[in-house]
Amino acid sequence: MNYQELPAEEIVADKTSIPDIVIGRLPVYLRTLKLLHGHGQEVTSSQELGDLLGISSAQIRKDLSHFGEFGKQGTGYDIVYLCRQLEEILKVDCIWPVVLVGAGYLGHALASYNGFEQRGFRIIGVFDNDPKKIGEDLGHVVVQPSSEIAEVVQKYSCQIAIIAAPTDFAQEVANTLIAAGIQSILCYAPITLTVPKNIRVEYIDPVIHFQHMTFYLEKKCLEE
Amino acid sequence: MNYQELPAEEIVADKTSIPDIVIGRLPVYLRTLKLLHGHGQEVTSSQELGDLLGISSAQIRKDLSHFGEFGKQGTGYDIVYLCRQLEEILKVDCIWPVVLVGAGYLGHALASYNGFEQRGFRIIGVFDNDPKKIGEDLGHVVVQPSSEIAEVVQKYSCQIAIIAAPTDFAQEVANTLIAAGIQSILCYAPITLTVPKNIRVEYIDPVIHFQHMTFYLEKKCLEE
DNA sequence: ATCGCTTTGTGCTAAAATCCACAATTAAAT
DNA sequence: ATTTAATTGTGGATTTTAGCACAAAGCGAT
Repeated sequence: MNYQELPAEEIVADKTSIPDIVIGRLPVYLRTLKLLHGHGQEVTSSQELGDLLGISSAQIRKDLSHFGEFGKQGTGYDIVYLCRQLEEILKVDCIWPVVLVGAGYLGHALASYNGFEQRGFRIIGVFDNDPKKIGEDLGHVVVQPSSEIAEVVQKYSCQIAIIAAPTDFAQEVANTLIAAGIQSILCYAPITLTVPKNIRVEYIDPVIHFQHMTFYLEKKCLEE
Repeated sequence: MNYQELPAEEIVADKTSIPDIVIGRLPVYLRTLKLLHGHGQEVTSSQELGDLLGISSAQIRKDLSHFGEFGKQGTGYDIVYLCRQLEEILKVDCIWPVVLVGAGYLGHALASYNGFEQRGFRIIGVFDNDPKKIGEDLGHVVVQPSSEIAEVVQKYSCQIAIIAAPTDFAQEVANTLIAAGIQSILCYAPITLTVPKNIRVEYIDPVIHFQHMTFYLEKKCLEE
């Protein structure tokens, strides 16, 4: 096949010209392509992908067209090739170091999850302030006191952090992380953080999803 | 103050006429209002709320205007009153039963989280297929075999489920849940589920967020 | 009372996102 | 060779979302 082999810098003309919402869908495409590849499939189409994801084929084609021409008319997309291209675009053709703050139940779950590595991430440090938790062994890493955050972040040039600390400490933890040089934060605490505008924060809060769902459900509650 | 006291049915003319993206922001407003209330604040403005959330005040006002007039010119919004209204709109002025499938690290973290109840949800059943996990005590609930799902769902008229099972079983679990009568699923497995179109599924996958972040970061990886 | 400041709710405008539909191209079948 | 069916990439229309800007209204100070 006559796929182009351009370096990522030439594929993307201008990062800021591509809608953020498009970038947000690329990881979903990548995840699904890898799943199909795991099933032994070699080629797919925007139609098939769209059906699997519940979105229109046109949207997938338009999204990809921001970065280049990856498909072939009449045939579709070579899955391995498209995966490689998406990994290059998203810069996940390597392993990014991530630090995790908070060694409660959630921190344990995240630290023991072994699905990060194959998708481009590795938790290289876990921090907590509770003396009882410090020194605890979480498989690949040992819980360290929060005072060590800056040192570890700088040693690994780490840019990504997870906050899995209690809500009351989340803002304080964010401040520490940002002071240490962290650029992007995934926050599990149910609070909107106040950060400088060059810092990216994303949130995971299951209750936000539940409360979105209940709007559309017939009310059948346990009690008042 | 002259706040109207209409029942929810009269506030919302037609559920389907309100953009879903608006509904998705209401839980964030509610979460932030409760935080302000916890700090002892009694009144806020769309300006203050927007600054805290990083969105425009006009958007907040427009969002709320779909449901009624909750503020007062010159003053802003009474926090307690607006919270009550949002809770009523989202139907979280009560406790919704939720079932959880998967008693691994993540399942444990979710089952032990004690922040659900005050926001309208309670995990009333945890299920797993691993015989070693069945019978395990997770604080408020005991792990049951997945064969019990339908019975528990029906007993509690439960409409919401969390999937925290391994990726390979997620679709099968979803099928079981839907057959049992579940209407909305929060899926932690990194896979897009195939479900009937009347079933709502939302996803939580931290790697999707990481891969979104890395697009904007300077590439500094650990290894190839 | 009146003034000055604040804030809401909303009509209208602007921007962004989605989708339609089709020429161009490929591959397989006849 | 020719036909048939499939699929891409994209111009442009449509729909959706966000934002501006202002009249109306509330509050406190004088």
